[in-house]
Amino acid sequence: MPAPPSHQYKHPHPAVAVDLVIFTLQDDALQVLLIERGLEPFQGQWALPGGFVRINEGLEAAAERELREETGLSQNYLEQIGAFGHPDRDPRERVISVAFYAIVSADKVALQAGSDARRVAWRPWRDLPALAFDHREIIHAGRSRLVEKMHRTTIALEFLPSEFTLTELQRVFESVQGDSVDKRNFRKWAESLSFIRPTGKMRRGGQHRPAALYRANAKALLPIPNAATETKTAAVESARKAEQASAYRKGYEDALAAMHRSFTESEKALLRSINSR
Amino acid sequence: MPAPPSHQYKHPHPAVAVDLVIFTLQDDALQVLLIERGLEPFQGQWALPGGFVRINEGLEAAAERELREETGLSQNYLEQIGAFGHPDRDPRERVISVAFYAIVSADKVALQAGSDARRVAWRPWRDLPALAFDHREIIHAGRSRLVEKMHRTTIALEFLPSEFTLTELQRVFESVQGDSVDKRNFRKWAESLSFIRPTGKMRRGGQHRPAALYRANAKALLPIPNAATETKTAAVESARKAEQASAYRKGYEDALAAMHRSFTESEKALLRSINSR
DNA sequence: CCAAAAGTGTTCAATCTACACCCATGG
DNA sequence: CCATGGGTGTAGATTGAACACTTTTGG
Repeated sequence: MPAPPSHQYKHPHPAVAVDLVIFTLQDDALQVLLIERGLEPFQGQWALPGGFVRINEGLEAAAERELREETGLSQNYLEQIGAFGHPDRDPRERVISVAFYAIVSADKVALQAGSDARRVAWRPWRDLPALAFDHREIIHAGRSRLVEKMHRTTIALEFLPSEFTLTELQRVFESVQGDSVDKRNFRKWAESLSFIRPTGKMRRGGQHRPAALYRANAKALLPIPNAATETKTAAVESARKAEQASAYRKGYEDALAAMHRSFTESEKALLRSINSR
Repeated sequence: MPAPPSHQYKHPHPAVAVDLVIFTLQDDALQVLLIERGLEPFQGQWALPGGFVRINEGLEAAAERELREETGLSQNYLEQIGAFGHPDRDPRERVISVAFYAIVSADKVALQAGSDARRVAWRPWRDLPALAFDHREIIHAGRSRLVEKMHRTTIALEFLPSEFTLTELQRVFESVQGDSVDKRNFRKWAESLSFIRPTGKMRRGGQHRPAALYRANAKALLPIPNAATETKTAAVESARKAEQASAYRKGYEDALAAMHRSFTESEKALLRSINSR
């Protein structure tokens, strides 16, 4: 039985969309950006922002486009959660959604309803309204990824401006994992990190002792990322710039995390002393 | 500017495929099932088994179908790696591939070329031939997931028959992570696991001391999985049975792993003493 | 008796956890 | 001067890594 010669695949194609779980930190709580749908199906219900993938657009590119349309931001942390494809998750037609999560800083975003949304709002992930489609499931999957990743990498810094205090960083951890951590232990751990350093500056404010400002210093670790490009030997040379930058960044973070894990305390101390020269 | 009323999304749809990274253990090495393509594009090159998703078929269902077609097996461990969607990863047309990895026992599979494959073969993941599409990248992503998951969950057991010796289990770890581990430390660790227990039976063979046989005992930990279903409160009630079973199983394993992590040594000892009654 | 794999304990270093008080500032 | 958040050290438990020899079997 000869195989059909159809390179032009003739079965009906499903639609492919991207959905975005956009996380931010507000009021010391992890919040998710939701839109109130202006159109059927699920009109009037809350949902994740998202949209269909254009026929010549990469998945990450589509996610970045949606993020930009929704928040006006680009150059943010963006990572794929996975594909969600139950046959009837969308009542219109078969839609397979590739979900991403992003991290943005709430104060940089001016929320504004778009053409397909009545309202846009941040909602704490612990207190979500009824959601359209399988979006609750997607948000939960996204948060699991986020929590896990936060312990292995530096993405916690994505929630903060470039200069931050240790207390602010601690708040990020507490808010994301929904649990409090010991201040002294946290600071000890933070000091052991090779990729954040005090700037020498202070943040004054409130009626209390001023706090030292820190800054991420990727520079000192730059030689490492090459190791992470090993996975990139693959075909697909024509990937979009943005996708490459994003992939590079992730590889970098992973390599950094791996490196960090594999260092002993004494090596870290050595590294720190080198960095601070 | 009113939004277009098009519920019938009119842009061209991409094709959606599933690709499978089927892992097995053979000759003490982690191997991947590859097929030699009988059709263009990439005719004559090695590639992952896979195929297009049918219009009313869930993603996991499609992956299971492909696994069954390729190996004759069902009821295997199957987990999504993610979506791969560079616009030109397939020269024919836009194809978005959702990749899964599966774990099978090599001796249960009778390799047999199908209609679209000239040959089928196991290939060690460290020594892959040139691969079609972005399949090398997919395999690497799959292995990373596998290695990480093996440390957090019980999937190592998926490579083994229901009764196994500790040395066999150790071989799984060594083969998958491509690195040797200390026998005594490994056995200490294995003993601390609450989900495997000696059966009292022995495996005799070879001219050496017989080895104690172990078996996974999920039973003792059954109350836990309910906690993991919390994520399932979502919509999408009509999911296929197989997908549900699979999701349940993953939730179970994750919960088990989380539980295991959070136990102290003394609690584990207590648990073991209870289990062995 | 020999080859081959099964089985077993201890020590040391690193890491994690718990825990309570003094410090600098603004009002 | 006082309220507020910033900042610090230590001891005990747990974990992870390194390391060598005895036991049981089949041939």
